[in-house]
Amino acid sequence: MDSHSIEPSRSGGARRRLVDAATSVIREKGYAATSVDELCAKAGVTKGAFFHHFPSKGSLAVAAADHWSAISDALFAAAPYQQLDDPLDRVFGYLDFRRALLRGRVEEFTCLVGTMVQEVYGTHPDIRRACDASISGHAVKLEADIADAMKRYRIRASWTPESLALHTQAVLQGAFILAKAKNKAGVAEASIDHLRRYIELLFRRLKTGARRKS
Amino acid sequence: MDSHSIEPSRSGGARRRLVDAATSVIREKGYAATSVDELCAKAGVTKGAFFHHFPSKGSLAVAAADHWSAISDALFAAAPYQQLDDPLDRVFGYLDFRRALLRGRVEEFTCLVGTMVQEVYGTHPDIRRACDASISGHAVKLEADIADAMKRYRIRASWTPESLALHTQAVLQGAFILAKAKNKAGVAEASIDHLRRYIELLFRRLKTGARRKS
DNA sequence: GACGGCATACCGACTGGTTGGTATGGCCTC
DNA sequence: GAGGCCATACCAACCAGTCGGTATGCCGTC
Repeated sequence: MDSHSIEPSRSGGARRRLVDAATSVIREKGYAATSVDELCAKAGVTKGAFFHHFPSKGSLAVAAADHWSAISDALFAAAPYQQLDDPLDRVFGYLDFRRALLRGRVEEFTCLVGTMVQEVYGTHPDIRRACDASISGHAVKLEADIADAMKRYRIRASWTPESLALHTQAVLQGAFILAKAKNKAGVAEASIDHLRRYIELLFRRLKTGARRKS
Repeated sequence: MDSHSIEPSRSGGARRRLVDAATSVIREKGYAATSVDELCAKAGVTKGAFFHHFPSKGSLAVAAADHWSAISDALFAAAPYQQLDDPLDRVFGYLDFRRALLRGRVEEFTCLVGTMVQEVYGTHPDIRRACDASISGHAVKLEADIADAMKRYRIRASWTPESLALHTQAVLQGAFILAKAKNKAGVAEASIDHLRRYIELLFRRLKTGARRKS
């Protein structure tokens, strides 16, 4: 039997579809403004199925944040820049990769966990933790490359690899906020450019000629 | 009688109290999770009074964003660093001032409009506009100092004063997100330190000795 | 200064609809 | 026949917003 067929509306995968629906709808409207009914409709699932898989709306948010971590990990682990030998090149590769992701509508490139944590940090501690884990876990991989690059280029500094890695996440999250406020991606690109320039300066890698057309 | 007050609010000042309540509650829980009833209770006002002063919940949010712009303008206009002669010193003064504001609980130093715009950018265009105006208007004053500093120190660059001013706002907003995720202000301070270092490098003002104890 | 006319400020019960969550039962597979 | 998976029906609480009404202050007229 075609039991492996990926039927969009029946059997299996209700949980997965709910997580996917949450990921997209929450990025558009935020957590509080997203209703369980709406998620069920978008996932093609009834309310009974929802509460069969998740004990509460908040637990779906936690699952969505965890799933977000997983797909992010996979996306960046598979990115071409990971093949570069020089750890500093991987750091720049990361930034260029993130810049290239700023395509399409705003809600398509913004961050689920950054959006959620703003609303729920004070009211839903479990969601806050999941969002923190997602952001911090993502930064840890970058931190490793930064630390290696500091060793390789013998950079002695008052700042730590961890703080710089977290700073990149702050710039990205802030860039998303500005993109939402202005409803266009341009400001986010400019902010990433500034961040790249900062790291070039830290590692004394600034080319005098214009690197980028911008 | 001091009837010459320019503000339209009269007598009891229910309107003012509602705006204040919105400013604090929305920063804690976000826009969607804040109910009209809760705002009325916090302001010590009935629902009738609410809808007497505001036609909708969203219009209060717009008023709160506008008020936020006004008190921000006043706060930074009165800050001591504004007295400095050197525009570059004023830029650094701004950053140090913002860093010093990171005191108390997270919901006390985070930004109302940055919090709101994340949730409503796609659903409430009028609120989005008010938030954009607040952020962009704030950045404009910083932009002027940056532009003056570039002239004074004859900095020729591929970046514009506007993009750097907006970048500082992105860093601040992102720092708030990380502070919320980690539930502590430390990360935000570290990010502002990185931003300060970036601008020092751009203006070739980096002191070799440790400037700050951190 | 008493008066009517009118605007502003506010009250709180009420409404229609939505919310997150529950209770129960049926269907399919093992 | 037991258990995973889901559908239907339903609920109490809560939501934003409405509406008829009151209390008070201003202002020009006489």
